[in-house]
Amino acid sequence: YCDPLMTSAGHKITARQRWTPTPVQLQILERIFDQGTGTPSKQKIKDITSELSQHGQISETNVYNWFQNRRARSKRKQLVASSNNAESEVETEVESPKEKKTNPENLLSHHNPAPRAEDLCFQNPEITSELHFLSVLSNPPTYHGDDHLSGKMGMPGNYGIYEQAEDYNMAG
Amino acid sequence: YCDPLMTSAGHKITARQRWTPTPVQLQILERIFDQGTGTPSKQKIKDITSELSQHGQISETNVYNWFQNRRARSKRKQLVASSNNAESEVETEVESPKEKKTNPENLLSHHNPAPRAEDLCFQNPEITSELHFLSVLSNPPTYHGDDHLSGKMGMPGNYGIYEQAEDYNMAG
DNA sequence: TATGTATGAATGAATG
DNA sequence: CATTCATTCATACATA
Repeated sequence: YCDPLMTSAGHKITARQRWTPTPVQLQILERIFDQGTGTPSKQKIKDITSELSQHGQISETNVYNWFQNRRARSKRKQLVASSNNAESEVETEVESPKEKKTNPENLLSHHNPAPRAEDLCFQNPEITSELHFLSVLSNPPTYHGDDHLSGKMGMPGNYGIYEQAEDYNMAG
Repeated sequence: YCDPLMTSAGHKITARQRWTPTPVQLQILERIFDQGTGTPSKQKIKDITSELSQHGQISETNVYNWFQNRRARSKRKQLVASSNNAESEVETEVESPKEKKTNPENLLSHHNPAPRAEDLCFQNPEITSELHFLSVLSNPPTYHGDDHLSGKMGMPGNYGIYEQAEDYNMAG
């Protein structure tokens, strides 16, 4: 593919058609998600969007969709290895989880693209500061439900390799 | 930086980066696909996975993804063909568009493929070198607080006014 | 080794 | 909220 930022030599580059969260935004979103508040209220969506806007283009819809998807896909632990290879040749060691986001600069804005995975592994000070505001957003809802769900992803940029696609649950 | 490969074990990185169906598995999958059963039910996925697991390593997720991709790409093929031809093109055999050019030598089941040096080198070094420039953090002055429900994000293409996921009005 | 292509996988958005 | 669609990214493999 071609680097979108690189082509911004002076003409309108073909911006991506869909929002792509920056690593920083992802950090914040994951943090909020991990707080178990489930789908944030509309007011929280606004707050989160406002905060995330400081790290790149984003809309409330993006935030809303993200939480919807995150929740739906966090149940990807239901089924995984129904069948195993008879040959134990391959080491069952954790698959080499290389940085999936090898192209963080694929942002559509001119703002700071993103810290590389290396930086994320060391908790950027910026990110740390962001975590403070999260506390404000995490007001205990009267209803807590069983949204639980802990972030399986852990550190961004360290997505498990063989992440299942969603759980593809179907009524059938 | 936290090298995933090293942290995993330091020497066991033989895991494949992605599933590659064996010719036998492909044959079965295509046969099922040709039956017209769009997205197989969850139970069907399990059944198929069970069957295919006899011909090599595979997971339900692999099967699910395969069908998703198969359908999506089959549809895309139709669109491309139609645009070049006439819109009256219904379909005839778009379900089996191409043939694999796999060598007969590879047709044999490779349940336990020997790890090659090339398999270990998946991270492109040039990408890493490109990441150095994004260390600079610049504050994004462009704030889009009003675009929330509009979800414009400055979309250039004819993506149209993609509507938000419902109104996401929640009793917050 | 470098490039092109096919395709598995990830995910934002849409639909029900 | 459950499921599917569409687009994109990354990689396996073929080719030069």
